[in-house]
Amino acid sequence: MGQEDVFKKLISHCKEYGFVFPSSEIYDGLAAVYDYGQMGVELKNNIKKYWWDSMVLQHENIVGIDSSIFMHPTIWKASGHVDAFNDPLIDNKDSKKRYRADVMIEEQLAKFDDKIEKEVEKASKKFGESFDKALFCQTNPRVQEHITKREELHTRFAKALNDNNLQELRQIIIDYEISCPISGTRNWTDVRQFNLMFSTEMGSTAEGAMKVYLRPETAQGIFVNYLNVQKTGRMRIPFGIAQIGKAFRNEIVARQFIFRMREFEQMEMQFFVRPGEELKWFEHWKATRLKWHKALGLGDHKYRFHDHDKLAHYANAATDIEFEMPFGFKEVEGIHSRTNFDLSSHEKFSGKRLQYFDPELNESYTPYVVETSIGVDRMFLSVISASYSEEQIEGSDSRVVLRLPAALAPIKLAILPLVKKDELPEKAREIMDNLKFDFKCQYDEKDSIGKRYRRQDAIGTPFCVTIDHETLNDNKVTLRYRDTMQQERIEIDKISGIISEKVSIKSLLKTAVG
RNA sequence: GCGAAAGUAGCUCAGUUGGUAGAGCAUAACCUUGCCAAGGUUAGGGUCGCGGGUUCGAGUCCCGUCUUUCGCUCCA
Repeated sequence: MGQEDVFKKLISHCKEYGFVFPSSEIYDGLAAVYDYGQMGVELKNNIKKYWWDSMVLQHENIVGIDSSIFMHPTIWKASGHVDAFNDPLIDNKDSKKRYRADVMIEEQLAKFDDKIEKEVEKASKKFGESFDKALFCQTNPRVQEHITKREELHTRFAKALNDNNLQELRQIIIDYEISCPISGTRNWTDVRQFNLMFSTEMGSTAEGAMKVYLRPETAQGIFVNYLNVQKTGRMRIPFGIAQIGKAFRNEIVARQFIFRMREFEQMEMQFFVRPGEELKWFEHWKATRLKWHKALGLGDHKYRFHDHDKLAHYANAATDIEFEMPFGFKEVEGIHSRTNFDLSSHEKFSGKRLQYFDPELNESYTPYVVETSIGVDRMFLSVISASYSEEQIEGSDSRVVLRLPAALAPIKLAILPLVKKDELPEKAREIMDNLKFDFKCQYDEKDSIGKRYRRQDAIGTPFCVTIDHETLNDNKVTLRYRDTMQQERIEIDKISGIISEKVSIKSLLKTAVG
């Protein structure tokens, strides 16, 4: 079976068993937006709890916040999103390839540099040691011509960018006869701008309305609150602030089920450190985060780091934790050493001092930040895709089972009377009423016992207990394990203790955090 | 946004040269069995993605449109 088929089956399974539904389905859906169903929300909440507890519960120096989705619009200027989330794009009509218009022009500029460099090399060989590069460039007519042309282009390009003049960008590409590397033609579309931030208006009257953005990341809510938290929480560097929340990006192409959605949820932790110590902490969090992932037991070989060669404007080190999805290794979490870019930028734009006085060093500084940022939905997809399996059982029988880590499973325990008579349902209900304070249980009396086991397998319930006629005499039930399908006889009084231990996030955390 | 494929019941699909929509599984009720699905009887559920056109008549032919999947592209 191909990867594509597995992925399709997984999507069907998610729909069929109430994990993920396409949004607004009765209206034909809404592109790249999905809703979590009755099972999905439980799994998602459990993932969030596992993350939150690993950060906030396990670290004395990490606290949480919950900041708003709406923020002051200047925040997005300070963060760089207003500028950098606006790419001018142009398509070649023949090859159907899309390029960034500004990047193509920059390459054209570089070509002039290459020409100049060639002239210099040639002359250098000719004149040997007596060669004076500066003098040569000033006097050689060919070099002078290249320099002038380069300058012309640069001026024009800078002006077009500054004026946000898309037509002029296109004209430059045409005038300089820039062609598509694939098709070799110069058959270009218009240059179009894609704004990746959603915006809306705040204020109910049209004239008084202010344009505000839906946050494209949760991190800025942490940065603008960092001093509030530090002061009111008496935090001392190094310390972290964690947050879980929705973010929104108007992706040009949103694809691959819940992997890239327009509305998604992030779990971010910003760790504030002394300048100069950021790379040490970067390494620390890299290791810590990978351990957190591996503790789920989905398979160590499914993870790898992808270090960034090309760094974003704010970062001095960056890596992704990638997971092997049904469609290949894909980024699930990003770990970035963001330097003091964000805080300094907010100092500039807000005019407020965001420094920390370090009592040990007896000096003030703007802290450096190491970020861990994970997509909840991507985590969800990685967990459910790694857990999904179709198995052959002895004979021609097969089952679909979600081997979810017990701590993440939506339903922890199914309570099943062997038959729907002889007081067994009553006994089962009695057991259920006691256990439902401890963890999520599901009662089922419909169909044969085997069928009910399969139903629980399909939603990833790790344990079932079955009440039979003997139960009424000996107060024991059959405990059935999802993964091995093995059974054992246990006392009713012990169910709570045994299952609680097996499904608790605590045991996961002990592996993940130590 | 471009290209390709697809859209019929909750899921997977069938539906002949155009003639008033089917199956399996699932769901619900009852009977039967009783520790690993697929026993019997019955029931509910679809204006065939949406809109228009051709036709006496469209799930089927034509046009448009929306959505999904894959590839390209993009990805702080």
